[in-house]
Amino acid sequence: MRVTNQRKAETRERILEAAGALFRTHGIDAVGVDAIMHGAGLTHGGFYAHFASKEALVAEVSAAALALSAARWERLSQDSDRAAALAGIVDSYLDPTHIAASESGCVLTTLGPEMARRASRSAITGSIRRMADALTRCLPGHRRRRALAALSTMVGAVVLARLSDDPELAAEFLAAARESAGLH
Amino acid sequence: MRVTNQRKAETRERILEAAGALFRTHGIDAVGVDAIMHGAGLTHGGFYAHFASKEALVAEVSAAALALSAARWERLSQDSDRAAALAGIVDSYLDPTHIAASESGCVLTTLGPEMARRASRSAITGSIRRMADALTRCLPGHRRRRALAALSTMVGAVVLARLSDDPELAAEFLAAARESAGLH
DNA sequence: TGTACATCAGTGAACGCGCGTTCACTGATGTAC
DNA sequence: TGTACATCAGTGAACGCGCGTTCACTGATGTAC
Repeated sequence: MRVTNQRKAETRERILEAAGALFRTHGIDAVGVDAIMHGAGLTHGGFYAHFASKEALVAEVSAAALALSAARWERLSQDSDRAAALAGIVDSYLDPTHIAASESGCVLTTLGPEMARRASRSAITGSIRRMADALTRCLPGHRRRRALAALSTMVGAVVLARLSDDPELAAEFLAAARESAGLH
Repeated sequence: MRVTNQRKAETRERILEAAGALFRTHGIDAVGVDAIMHGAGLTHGGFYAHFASKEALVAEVSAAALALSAARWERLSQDSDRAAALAGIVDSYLDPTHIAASESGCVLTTLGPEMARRASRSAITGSIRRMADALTRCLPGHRRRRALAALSTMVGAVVLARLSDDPELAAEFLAAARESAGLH
């Protein structure tokens, strides 16, 4: 079953994606190597041809997922219309679709506290900075303080909306955050 | 070793407290019944005299911990000086001490996403409502929308501060949230 | 172009280990007389 | 008040199970000639 480097890289990518979705849905400790490899269409033994350990995968998958979010925010923040750029970031983040789709949701909201407990937060901090910078660019006057507050509000609102048993309360959190982060 | 009802209730309380601290520090799935009982000064076998299962304990401990936070916020919100009441809630929540002391930190920030994945969110939703109501009472004009936004900001800022490798960035998140939640 | 060999991604059985839970047992204390 | 018995919180060995990791093996494909 010898395979080109490119194909190996593709497999590796599939493992990262499967792990990302499963971790976000069930939590890191609740997902085994077996389930991840099955999600990538493989058997568990092959895992160690790609990663040194489950913990190494955890570090890579959370860093990669957050870097993707950061890149998306940077792209959106480039819009010459600042209000539109801000709305693009804020509205998609606070969309009910984002709340429901935990498997592809922002890892700050799905795995934030879990990642805070583990080592290797440096890559994560870097992506948080990039997201904060992107938001700052979208705000009138480029006020960094406001951007940090807005990022906090968005993350908190998504966490609280997912915790709310009552869909109406969940919607209220999202609307309140949209107002608070988008306005001013 | 027969013991009075009161003593049994005290032991039960000790188990709940030990579990609360351990869950917040290491995550729910990373802490075993063995470790919890050891934390309460007992051996693991006795656990099932108090709880039907680990999952039953998880539901109870998260509900109890959050109810305690809600009660505290309600007490603070009773202050006749509204600005002082608001500062009392916001400043203690966003204090660096709270960030560092995960073991006794607000469960919204330490276990939020983990609790969102599990059943029995109804007790949690109730406590979130109580916290939102307490905050609303402290805001000029009792603006509920602002209170929901402020709660979101506080939760998000604590999560982001704990994720930040750089203490300066962490402090910036807390300061930005303090400004955003306290002002207006 | 065709043949022989080397490579190594992926398979699946096996490992030691710690988990959640069960259970026979204990002994300090409550209750009955 | 003193004695005999019942209760049951807590102990610690044992259980089946799934975890992360290892390893001998496979076979499709790359490379050398």
